[in-house]
Amino acid sequence: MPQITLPDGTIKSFENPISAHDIAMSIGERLAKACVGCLIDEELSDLSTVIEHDCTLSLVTEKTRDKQDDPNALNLLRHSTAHVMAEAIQRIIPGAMLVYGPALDNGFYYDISFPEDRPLRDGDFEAIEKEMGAIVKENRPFTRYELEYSEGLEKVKAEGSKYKLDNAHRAHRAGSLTLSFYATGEPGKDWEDLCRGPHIPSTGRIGAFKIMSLASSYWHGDENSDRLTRVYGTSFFSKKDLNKHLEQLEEAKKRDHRVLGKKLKLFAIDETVGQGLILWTPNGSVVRKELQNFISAELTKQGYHEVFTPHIGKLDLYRTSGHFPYYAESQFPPLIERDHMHSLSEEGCSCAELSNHLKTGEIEGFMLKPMNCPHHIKVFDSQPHSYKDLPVRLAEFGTVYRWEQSGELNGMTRVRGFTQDDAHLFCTPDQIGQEVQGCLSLVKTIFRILGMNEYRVRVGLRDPDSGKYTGDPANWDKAEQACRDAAETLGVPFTEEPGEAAFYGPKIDFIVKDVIGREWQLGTVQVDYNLPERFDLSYIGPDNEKHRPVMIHRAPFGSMERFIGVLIEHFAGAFPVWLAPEQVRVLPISEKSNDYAHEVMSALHAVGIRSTMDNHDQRVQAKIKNGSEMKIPYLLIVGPRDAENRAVSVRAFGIEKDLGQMPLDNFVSAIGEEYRTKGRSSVRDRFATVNA
RNA sequence: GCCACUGUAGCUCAGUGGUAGAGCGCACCCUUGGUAAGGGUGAGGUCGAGAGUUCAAAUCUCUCCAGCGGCUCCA
Repeated sequence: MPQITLPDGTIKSFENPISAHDIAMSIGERLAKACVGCLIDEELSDLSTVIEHDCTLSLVTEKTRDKQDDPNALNLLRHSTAHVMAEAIQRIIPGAMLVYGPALDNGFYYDISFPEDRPLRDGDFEAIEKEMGAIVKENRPFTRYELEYSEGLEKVKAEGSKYKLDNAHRAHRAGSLTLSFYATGEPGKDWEDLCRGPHIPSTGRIGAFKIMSLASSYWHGDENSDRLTRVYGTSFFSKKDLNKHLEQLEEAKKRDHRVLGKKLKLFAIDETVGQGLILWTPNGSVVRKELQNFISAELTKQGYHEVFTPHIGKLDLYRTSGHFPYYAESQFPPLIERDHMHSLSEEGCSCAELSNHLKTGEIEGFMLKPMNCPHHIKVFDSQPHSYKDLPVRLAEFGTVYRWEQSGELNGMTRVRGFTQDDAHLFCTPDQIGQEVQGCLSLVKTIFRILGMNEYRVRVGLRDPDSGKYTGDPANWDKAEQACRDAAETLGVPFTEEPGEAAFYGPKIDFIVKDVIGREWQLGTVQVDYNLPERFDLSYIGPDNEKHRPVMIHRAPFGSMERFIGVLIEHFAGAFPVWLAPEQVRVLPISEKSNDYAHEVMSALHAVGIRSTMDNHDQRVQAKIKNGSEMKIPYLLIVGPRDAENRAVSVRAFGIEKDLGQMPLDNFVSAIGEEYRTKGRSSVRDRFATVNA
C-alpha cells in the first residue's frame, strides 16, 4: 500500500502498486497528458514506472508552472530523440553499431561506429531526419523491460555489438543485477536498445528536432581506442522552441571573437606566418596596450618590478627546470647551433640520434621559451638577496611558444604563441598566504573594472595516488591550504579538484565561458616549491644562513590573446571608451561642415582621444549606420547648426536616439573624464546632469 | 594528431564539366544632406596549393595547406 508524497506536501495512499501515470490521472487528466516523466525520490524515471513503495513523487511536465523549460523534461526528450535518431540511422546504414547516446545541456549526441565502407556524411542528415519524422509520426511508446543479467547478456551478445556488450558489463560491475532495454514500440517487434533510461512516454512527444553536426570521438575517450562518429542533434517540445534555439546560436555567432575580430579589424591570422600565431592589427593593439598599461599600473601599486627577458633560452636551462625533454612534445623543436648542424649532417646523423644527443646534452641548442619562469629565476638569482628584500616580485608581459596540436587551435583562445601577463614572486614560506591573497585581489580588481563577474575558480590539488609530483608532501599540504584559504575570500563559486595541480605545486585557476558555452582557463596562481630547489635558489635569513625561497607563478589574465578573445565576446565588440580602438567618430553632415569637423577632431586629439572623421560622400544616416556597426562609443554629428554654437550632436553606442547637443568643450572634457576614470564618470552622466 | 565539413573579389556568399557572378567595401561622378543604407559609373579574381582524369575542370579524383565543429591534449 504505497503512500505517495507530492511536492506540495499532500500524501496520497493507494491500495496496490500504481504507475506514476495513473497517479497523475488521479489528479487530473490534463496533467497526465502534459507529463513526460517523473521524479521518484528525486530520481528521474519513466512515467510508466510502477510504484510499489512509499516515496516522494514529482511529475515532470514539458514546461514548469512559470512556463519555463524544465531541464528534466528536456533531458528525457533529448535522450529519447537520440534513440529515434539511432533507429533512423540504423535503418539507413544497417551496419552501424551504437555505443552511447546521452542528453546534453542543449541537445544530445550518439556515438556510433560505422562500417568502414559506409561512413556517415552530413549529406545523410536529410534522409535521417526524414526517417526520424516518420518514427515521431508513428507515435510509438517507449517500452521498458528488464532481463536478468545473464539472460540480458545473452541477448546483447546475440546482437553482436562489442560496444553494447561493454556497456552491459559496465552496468553489471556498477552493481546492476538486471539489464534494461527500451523498445521504441513493442518489445521483440520494434527497434530496441540496451539502455538505462528513462524516456518520454512516446515518440509523438518530440515536437521538433534537428541533426546538428558530426564529430569524431574515441571509445571511452581513449585516443588509442576505437574511433567513433559522434552525431550531434537537438530537440524541443515545439518547433517554436527549436527555432528560438537556432536563432540564439546565430546571435552567439555574431559575438564570436573570430567574427568580430575580422569585422572590427582587431587581429589577423595568416597561414603563411603560421597557424595559431596572432597578428595584432592596429585596432587590437590599442585594446591590448590599454589593458597592459592598466595592469602595469596596478602591479606598480602592488610593489612589482617589470623586467624584460629574451624569447629563447638554452636547452640546459630547461633541463634544469625539468621541462626538457619531459615536455618536448608540446614545444617547438629546438634550435641547433650551425656548427653542430654541419657536422651532424656530414656524419649522416638520424633524427632519433639527434633527439638523443639533445636529451643527453651532448649537443646544445636553444629553445623558444615555453614559459617565462626560468628566465625570471635567473633574474632573481643574478644577485644575492637578504630576507629583508623578500618578497621579490618580477613581472613581464612575456611571450611564450607552445606546440599545440593543430586541431586544437582556435582563434585567439588557443594559439601557439602568446603573451602572458606573467609574474613570479619569490618569498619566504611564511609569506605565501599573503602573497597568494595579493594576487587574487588584483584579479578581483581587474575583473570588476571590466564587469566580468561570470567566472569560476578551480583549486587544483595533487592526486594523492599519483607519484608524478615533486617536492615534500608537508610543503604541499601547506601550499594547498594557502590556495584554499585565498580562494574562499573571492566570493565566487570555487571547486577543489584533486589531480589538477601542476607537477610542481598546487594552483588556483580562473575559468570563464565563451559565447558558445566552451570554458576557457584564463588566469592562474601557482605555488611552487620545486623550481627554487632545482635552481638552488636562496636568500640570506636573519640567522645569516642560506634559506630556500618559495616561488609563486601568477598570470591573472592568462594570456593577452585568450583574454582579449574572451573580452571581445564579453563586450560583443562594443568596448568601453577606455578600451575602444576608435573612441569617437566625427560625422560631418556635408562637405560644407568638413572644416568644423576637423576642428572637433583636433580638439579631441589634443586631449588624447582616439577619433576619426567620416568624410565619405554619404548621407548622415549611412554614416551613423557604419559607425554603429563598428561599435564606436560616440558618434558626433556636426553640421552648420553645431558649428554656429561650437557644439556637437552626440550619439552614444547602443542608444536608439541621439543624446542631443553639447558644447564642444564640455564634450571634450566629459569624454576625457570617461577615458581616465574607465567609465566611472561618462558623457552620458554629463547629459543626465544637464537635463536634470 | 584523429573524424566530418568548408576554402571563389578586401568582406559575406551564389555558381556541380563548356567565356568567373551578386551584395557590401573601394575609386570616380552626380547629389550638399540633420540621426541606422541617396543614385550612377568603374576597378578588383592563377576559384587555397600541387598533381591527375577530360577535347574542356572553380566544378570530378588524389596529395598537401588552412579554417570550422567535435574528440584527445593543454607545464
